[in-house]
Order: sequence, then structure tokens, then C-alpha cells
Amino acid sequence: MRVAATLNQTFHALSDASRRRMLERLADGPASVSELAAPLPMTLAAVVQHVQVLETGGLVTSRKRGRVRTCALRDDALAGAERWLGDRRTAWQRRLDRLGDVLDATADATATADETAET
Amino acid sequence: MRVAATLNQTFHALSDASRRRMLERLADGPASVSELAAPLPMTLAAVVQHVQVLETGGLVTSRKRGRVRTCALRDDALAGAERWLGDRRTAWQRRLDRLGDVLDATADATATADETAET
DNA sequence: CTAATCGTCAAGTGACCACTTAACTATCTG
DNA sequence: CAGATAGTTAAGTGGTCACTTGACGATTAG
Repeated sequence: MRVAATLNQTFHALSDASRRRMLERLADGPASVSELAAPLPMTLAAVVQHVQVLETGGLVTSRKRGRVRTCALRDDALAGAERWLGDRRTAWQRRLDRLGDVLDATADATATADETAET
Repeated sequence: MRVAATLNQTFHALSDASRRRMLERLADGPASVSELAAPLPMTLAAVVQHVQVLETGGLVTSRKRGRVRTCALRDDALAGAERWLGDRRTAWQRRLDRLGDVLDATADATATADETAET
């Protein structure tokens, strides 16, 4: 049993749209690999690989019964990810509430050589 | 201004431990690139690249003032990610609560050719 | 038994990722 | 001004990612 999915693996698993679609599908109940594959524009083999990523990310379990592999969400799936996000959010929410936007403030005061690094 | 960070980019940004460390650091307040780099075993150049990833992920803003680029968390940083996770979690929490573990149940009943696909 | 179905495995491919080095541009300091 | 400081840029490298194809094993259906 894969118990120790790292945050790295979990977030990585979540960073792909196809995999998120599969998770959304699974939220409606367990599904076979082919069922997961059906709406996706890729081969079965590719989907199997995605399932593996989801498993090492600790998001999904699967079990093979006859020739069908059935996948289901793990109950504790998002625990780690959500915990981390939650911790950070409250931490910096507090901070941001408190001292607002240091950047904008200082920028205002002495606005000279400015450059916002955004594309 | 980068307004539209996709979930892909956000989760991707979160999937790296160094970047998460940088975020944790930033939760304690704004920091220059070198300050972010200090505890990390990599070159400044590498850190700059991580900052870019964090920016396109919509997690961080930065502004250059003189020769120092100051980075700060975005207030709405984790909104998207958390919303998605939250939605899914409640969705499948409900499901899992309701029908428990279909897999285990069926497996119990007819346990024959079983194989849990885990490393 | 024969076919189709469902999935697995291995190898290959092009794109992207996390880094490095090195040369270079500001900016601030003595 | 000279030199240190802070960051930027570009090019390159090895590794991983998201796929594909194709050959194969196992299970179920006609």
C-alpha cells in the first residue's frame, strides 16, 4: 500500500488537466480505466500512466478484478495538500491583512526605477 | 499584470519543495531574491527562475526597486487551488461517506484474481 | 475454440524542467 | 571612479514528462 505520498507527488498529480478531469469523474463514483479514458483524447496506455501518477500522488486507489481495473478516489486524498494550503493561507492572510502591501506603499513613496516583473 | 494563472500552473508551482520553502519564507513577509536564495542549495539564477514560476502560478508578485527585487505573496494566491480542492473534497467526501468502499466490498464477496496496483 | 475486450509492458520521441556556468547590466558604497 | 552587490540573460545539460506504437497476457463472450 502506498501510504506516503509526498506533497511533491500530490501537487504534481494535480497539475495536469487530464488528471484533474479523471478525478472529477471519479468523484461521481468508481470507474474502470476505459471509462476514465473514454472522454479523453488519448490512448488507453496513456490513461493507465495517468492513473499511476494519481496513485503515487495518493489520490486514487485501484484494484484489478478479472480483466477490469476499477479506480476509486482515496478518502484521505487531498488531506495533505489541503492542510498545507490551509496553513499557508491563514499564515499569510494574517500578514497581508496586517501590513497590507509593503511593496505598493514603498513604491508610492519613492517611485523611480520601477518594474513589475510580470508577463 | 498576470491575472489568469491556470490551475495547471498553480499546482505545478506548488509541486516543488524549494518553491514551497520560498512560499513559507514569504509567509513571514516580503523578501528579496537573495534572501529567498540564502537557505537554498542552488545559485541565484536558479532561484530567479523559481520566482518566475511562482509568479506565473499566480502565487507571488515582485517588484524591482533599485537593484533589489522584492517578492511578496499574492493575497488571492491560493484561492483557485483551494477552491478546486475544496469542491472536490466535499464532492467525494459525500460519496465516500455514502457508499463506503465499493471496491473492498466486492473484493470481499468474490475475492479471487486480486491485485492491488501499488508499489 | 475463437474473437473481442481490457489492460499491461517496453521502447521510443519530442517537449519541458531544474539546474549550471558565464557574460553582462544596473545600482549602491567607499 | 573602483569595486562590490543584486539581479538578468542566454545557452547548455541531463533528467523527467506526456504521450505513442506495437507486441503481448488474461478474461470473458459467442
